[in-house]
Amino acid sequence: MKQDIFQAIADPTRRAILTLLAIQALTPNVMAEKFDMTRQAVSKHIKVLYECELIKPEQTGREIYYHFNAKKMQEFDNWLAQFRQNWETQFNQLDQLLTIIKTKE
Amino acid sequence: MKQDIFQAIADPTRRAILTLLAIQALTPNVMAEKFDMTRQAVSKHIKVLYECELIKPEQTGREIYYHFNAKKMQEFDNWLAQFRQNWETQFNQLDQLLTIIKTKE
DNA sequence: TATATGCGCAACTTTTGGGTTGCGCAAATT
DNA sequence: AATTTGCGCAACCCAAAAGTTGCGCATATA
Repeated sequence: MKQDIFQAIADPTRRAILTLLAIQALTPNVMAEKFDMTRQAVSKHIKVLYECELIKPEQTGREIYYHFNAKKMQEFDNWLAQFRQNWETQFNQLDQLLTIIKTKE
Repeated sequence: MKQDIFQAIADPTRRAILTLLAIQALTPNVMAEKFDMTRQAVSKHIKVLYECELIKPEQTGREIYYHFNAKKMQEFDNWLAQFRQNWETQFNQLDQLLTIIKTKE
């Protein structure tokens, strides 16, 4: 089943995993230690993150180190782009308001 | 129940609502027409979006126009900031790789 | 070779969440 | 005043998802 990144980052545990992996690659067992959770539960989160390509595995022996995939995270950034116009507009309006107030002084 | 913005945008319908409202304020009935959905279903989505302050109501008579709150949307941008470092690093590494390849020519 | 360890997968339970219908209330219309 | 319209809230149904336990398999270690 193909996952989508919006649903992937909706879960707080998965966001925490991403934050950890952004610093360094970790194995499922280590992640499970960090959160108070069974390895299998973490494994499910990993599956979601992997299927939408937010992380990628690197097998070394019987251990699997999962790496953060920054490139994929940019998709989220792209989605946000459609709203940047809006908040910049709001700021411009605020600037205008401040200018008006200043002019009145 | 206080909602969180990550869960709010996890739903595709809510993302579509936000995209619409970013262009212009709309009433629940109008939104329900846009999607093939009852007004009550839309109303539930509105509740989620309202509770995490991604939209704000403007009552005029018996109609309620919901506005997009760009300011709140910036919280995503702030969250993303922790990963920007990562993808810039990846780009730098790509640059280095390209430089190495170029040098070999 | 026997045993430990690290992992993913499957089955199951419980919680969450998106959809519906059916209200009641307030504002507009007649 | 009676009716229509726009809305939110509550109860309910069903699907999805997050957690658990219990496997089986592959890789280390004794």
